Amino acid sequence: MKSYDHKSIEAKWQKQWTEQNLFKTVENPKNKMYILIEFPYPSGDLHVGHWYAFAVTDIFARYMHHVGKDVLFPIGFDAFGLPAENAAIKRGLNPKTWTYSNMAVMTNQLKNMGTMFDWDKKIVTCDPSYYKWTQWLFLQFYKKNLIHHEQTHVNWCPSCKTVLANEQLDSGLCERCGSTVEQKEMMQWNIAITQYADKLIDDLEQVKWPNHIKEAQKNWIGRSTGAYFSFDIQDSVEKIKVFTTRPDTLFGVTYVVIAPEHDLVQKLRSQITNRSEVDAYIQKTNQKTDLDRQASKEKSGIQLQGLFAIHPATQEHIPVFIADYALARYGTGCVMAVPAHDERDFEFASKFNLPIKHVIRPVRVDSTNPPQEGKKDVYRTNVHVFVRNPKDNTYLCLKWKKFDWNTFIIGGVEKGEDIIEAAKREVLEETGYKNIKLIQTLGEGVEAHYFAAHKDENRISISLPILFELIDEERHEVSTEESVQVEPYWSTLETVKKGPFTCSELDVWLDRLENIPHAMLEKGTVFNSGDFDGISSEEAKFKITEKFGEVATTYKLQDWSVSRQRYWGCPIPMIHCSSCGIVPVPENQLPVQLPEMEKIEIRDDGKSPLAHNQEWVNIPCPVCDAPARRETDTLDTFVDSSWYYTRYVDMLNIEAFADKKKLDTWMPIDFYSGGSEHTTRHLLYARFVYKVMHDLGLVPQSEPFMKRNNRGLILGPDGNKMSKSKGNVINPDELVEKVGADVVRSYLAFIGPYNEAGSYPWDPNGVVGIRRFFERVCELADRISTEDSKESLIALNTMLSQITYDFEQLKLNTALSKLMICVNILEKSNFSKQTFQSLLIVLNSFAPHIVQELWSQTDGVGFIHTQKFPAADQSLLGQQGIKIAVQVNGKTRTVLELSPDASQEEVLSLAKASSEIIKWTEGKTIVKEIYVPQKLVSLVVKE
RNA sequence: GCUCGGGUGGCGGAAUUGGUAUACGCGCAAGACUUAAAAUUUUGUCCCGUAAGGGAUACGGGUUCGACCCCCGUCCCGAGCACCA
Repeated sequence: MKSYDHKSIEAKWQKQWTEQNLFKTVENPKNKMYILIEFPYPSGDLHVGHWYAFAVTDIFARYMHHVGKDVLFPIGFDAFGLPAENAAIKRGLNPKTWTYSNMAVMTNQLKNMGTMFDWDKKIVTCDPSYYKWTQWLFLQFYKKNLIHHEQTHVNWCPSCKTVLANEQLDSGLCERCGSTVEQKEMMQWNIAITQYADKLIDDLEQVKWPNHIKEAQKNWIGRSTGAYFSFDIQDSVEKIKVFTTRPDTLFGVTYVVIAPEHDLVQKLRSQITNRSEVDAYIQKTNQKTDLDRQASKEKSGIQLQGLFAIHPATQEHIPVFIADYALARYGTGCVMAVPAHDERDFEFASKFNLPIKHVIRPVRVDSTNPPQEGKKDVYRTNVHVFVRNPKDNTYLCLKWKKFDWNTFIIGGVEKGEDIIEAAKREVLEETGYKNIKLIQTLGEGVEAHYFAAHKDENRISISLPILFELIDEERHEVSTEESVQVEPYWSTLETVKKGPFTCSELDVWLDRLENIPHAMLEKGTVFNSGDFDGISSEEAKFKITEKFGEVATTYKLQDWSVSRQRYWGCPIPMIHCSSCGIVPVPENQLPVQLPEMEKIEIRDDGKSPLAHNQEWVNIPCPVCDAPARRETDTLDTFVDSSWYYTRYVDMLNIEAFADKKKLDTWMPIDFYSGGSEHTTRHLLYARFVYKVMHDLGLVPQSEPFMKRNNRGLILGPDGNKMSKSKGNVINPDELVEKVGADVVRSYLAFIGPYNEAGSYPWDPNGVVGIRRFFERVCELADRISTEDSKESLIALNTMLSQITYDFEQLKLNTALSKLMICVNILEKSNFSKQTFQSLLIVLNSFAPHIVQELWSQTDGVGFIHTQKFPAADQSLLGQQGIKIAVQVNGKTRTVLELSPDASQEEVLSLAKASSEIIKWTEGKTIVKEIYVPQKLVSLVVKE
């Protein structure tokens, strides 16, 4: 081949593929594989990200085709949405005109990539033949009582002038325009995705997805289990119902918090004596956006004077507060506050001087000396005494001569003895220091569990920490009995930390000595809790809930708000009649067509432009024939894209969204590739919608996507995200012009593993490297001979035997590197046409144009696309010699080349006889010989 | 803070899952071709050492004949969630 003229080659073959309809989907597949790539938004221009998405997935699809799968690899456009509407308004165009002209441009660009999309299956969500079924599905959901029209607290973007779903916020800002989002009450259409929250979590087990995607969805849904408790209110019929994940801390509740916007506050209004202050606080919080609330985590709130809640277990009367750290939308909107064991409650209680009641004690098990099963438990109370020397900030420690232990001053509390007295006594007895001053007790006790060998019993000791300060060095003489056993010394906490130190509670003590007081969040043993004292947190959770509350589960996920107050979206097929109320559009009147409008104007009234199109809005009620109005909000575009993959299998159907048989044939999707930005929205919505469709008997499974992959991000050459302002944007059209689509496709596959969502900087030199590779492949075509050398055959077959693994794992970077290794060897050897053409078939997935050209030039018949993936000749590989590494004491000293059928004895004796090995074993004894078949020999020698 | 990933040359990354660490590509260096440059090509390229050899997969320990891989601790980076009771 004279020169690699990518331009003419690519144009020539793309034309022939289209003319011959080469990529037509098999209608009755025997071995189906549905490969899906998220369909693009018709923004008008393909960037490198699109190439990474479509071209690299295409490499995978082409591979699957070559290995004999009947591949469905469709494409379409997610064509409704705000950007089109905004762009059209700006240019004085109709969104439809703008969208369709963009689609024409992008279709061309997509074809220039050399993708094997079946364009006959194209779908476009803004086409009435598509959105008829979006509307039909909406009605099915409505019938199933999963859609509600209700007053809703919404996120309102003042710049886009529409409502946003929680999923469309980016840390409190509009993800699209970055405006601060306002909170509003509006009538909205909501879809009850929360009813499927459990299934959306639990069914993740059925799918082969990367763990991080599953975890992200679980985090987003945010399931937590715990309990509801009801607090009666003194002199009221109302109750305060709280949700908690820590029912074991119920006895630690010292006050109750209600969210300021909670209905209950208004119901209790008449009883509140400080109404004006309370109103002022509520007003202040209403003005705060979510962002403000997040920005300042400083606790605020106000007590509802005149009200007391009654603790369900102790009957104590406790104060009630409103505070904005309680969120109305989560749980019950009310919190039982346990300052001792919750950080936020601790902060709030500290600020408002509220009591802090500890009910959970930390537990430490002595790992070197753990309790033994079957031995009796003996309870002890100990003091742990910390004596600080203020001069050098050291602490008094003991060295135990007999046991080689280091401890603080520890001792038992004798009957009738005050713990302070006990502490002073122990210090005097063990160290002789007379004059120490009590600073404070250091919080509640810690439980230590260990085995006391000398008594053959398990000890459960409650250690009480007390801090003293040394007044002067005056010492009493220590009794010989004590001084034989222990020796006192002074040590800094730093030294203690480094150890060795014999104290299983040490981490707790250090925390209390060094840090400011905070809530104790650990689980442990319950105390101060009436009948429940002494049991574990886990047990108490269950028992306290059983006695005083009820088991409960809550979710962070909220219902999906789908109303959008904009024009360019799927009309919601609902009618408002003043006598019949809400009436669904009869199914035989679908689709509700979006009217052509000359002028699209976004007003400040919070309504869709459709609301001002009187001709369209006003219609007779389908039930009573009285004048009625159409719903004028349109659907969130995520509704359009939540079911599109089912339409591909039967996109021409006018009787149904898809034929049941075709769904049975093609669903579920075997592989779905897309962007990580869709993890908690599109991907969650689509799973939800498919589940409902399954429950409606419309689709064969309850999970649509068996395998999912989030592709990574291509960064600019400087390692930053590509952006016009940084001037680091790579224009794919220019690249294709310069090096060809085949090279761009292959380079993107080579840049890093496609099965991980990493981010890879674009390396302009790297592209050149791939170009060089294909030029070398072209040169090989001129060097074909009649015979294969042994090296060539081995190179080809090694590659063939290994590369299927890489393709299947989407490790296209290593797949391509294996092809490079093969080419490097063929360049230095003789090879036949058959060998070369086998190589071409494998390469075809990456670079379909140049490979087709080389196929034709070497007398290949027809399209290489129809060729089967060549099988590796295993017998040839089996004949190769094997390399066995020989290690002595774990270090490789030589490598033996042997025949593959050498026995273990032969290998071992050859290894031991090798001169390289004798060097290391001479004069020593071989104490162990390890043989790993086909791989290595490991000898262990001793002097 | 919680959850999940990750840390290997100058760079992107390999190591098929406990068995020869650094494949492949880029970059770099030297040579060839050229009047010259580019392109192409050959050779080299983890560190120390003339060599024998030794040391390296963020850091510190451990298990093992053998650890990038498993366990414990520390540090750093990325992603998701976050006043979620």
